[in-house]
Amino acid sequence: MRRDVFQAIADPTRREILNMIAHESLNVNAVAGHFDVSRTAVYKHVKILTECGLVVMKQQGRERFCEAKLEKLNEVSDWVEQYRKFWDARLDSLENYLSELQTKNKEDGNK
Amino acid sequence: MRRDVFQAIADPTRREILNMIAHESLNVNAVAGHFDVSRTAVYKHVKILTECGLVVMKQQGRERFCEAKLEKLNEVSDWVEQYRKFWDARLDSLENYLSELQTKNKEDGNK
DNA sequence: TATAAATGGAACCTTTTGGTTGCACAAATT
DNA sequence: AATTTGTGCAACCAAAAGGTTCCATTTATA
Repeated sequence: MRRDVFQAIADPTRREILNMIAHESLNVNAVAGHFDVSRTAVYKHVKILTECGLVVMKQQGRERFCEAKLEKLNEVSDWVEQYRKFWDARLDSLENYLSELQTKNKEDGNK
Repeated sequence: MRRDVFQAIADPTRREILNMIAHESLNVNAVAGHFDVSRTAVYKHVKILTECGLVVMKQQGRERFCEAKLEKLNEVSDWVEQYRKFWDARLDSLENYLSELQTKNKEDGNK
């Protein structure tokens, strides 16, 4: 059973769950209430999110609150950002700017 | 058949394929050569990547080159970045700085 | 104390996923 | 012309994913 962040966020329901609890923790029933599928189905999604560290459960009486650990998304962010240089226009112009600077410095050196 | 970028990058093999062709396009056999699984299995992964726009195929004689379209990762980046305010320490200190400024301005106003 | 509410999880089912082998076909080589 | 190379795809398979219903258990409440 592979449980990594990439696989966890692949499912749209799980992304929606994360969005719901991003601002405030909710108990399992509150989360399940927002979906058409059964509570058990939602519970399974929450479980997967906890297994990869994106969510932690906090017991409180008979309720269990789901708390988002969004810093785990760092893994995804890091992975994506390593490729930004291949497509981001802003980075392109930064590179152009830097290479222009280099050219200019060389010219200055030649003076 | 759901074919979105999130689902496409959920598989580690597909992420590795993207990494292989990020710098230079490779034909299907070249890509397949780097994996233990069959060429057909790799071809299927490439097909999924093309179906969500992360890769385009360019015919060249009898070969077909796989070219990465990494700007598609923008969707992932945008999704992740909307949550950064919940966990990024740098952003935290920026917020602290801004609220300090506010406090200071209020104090100045009271003088 | 009896009942309702909130949850975890077993058992089961269907669809999707990731893999295989084998074959067909076009392009390049001998 | 015959053969090798690169590829696409059908057919098939096992395992995983995503869903269901039903039941057990614990905690709150009438």
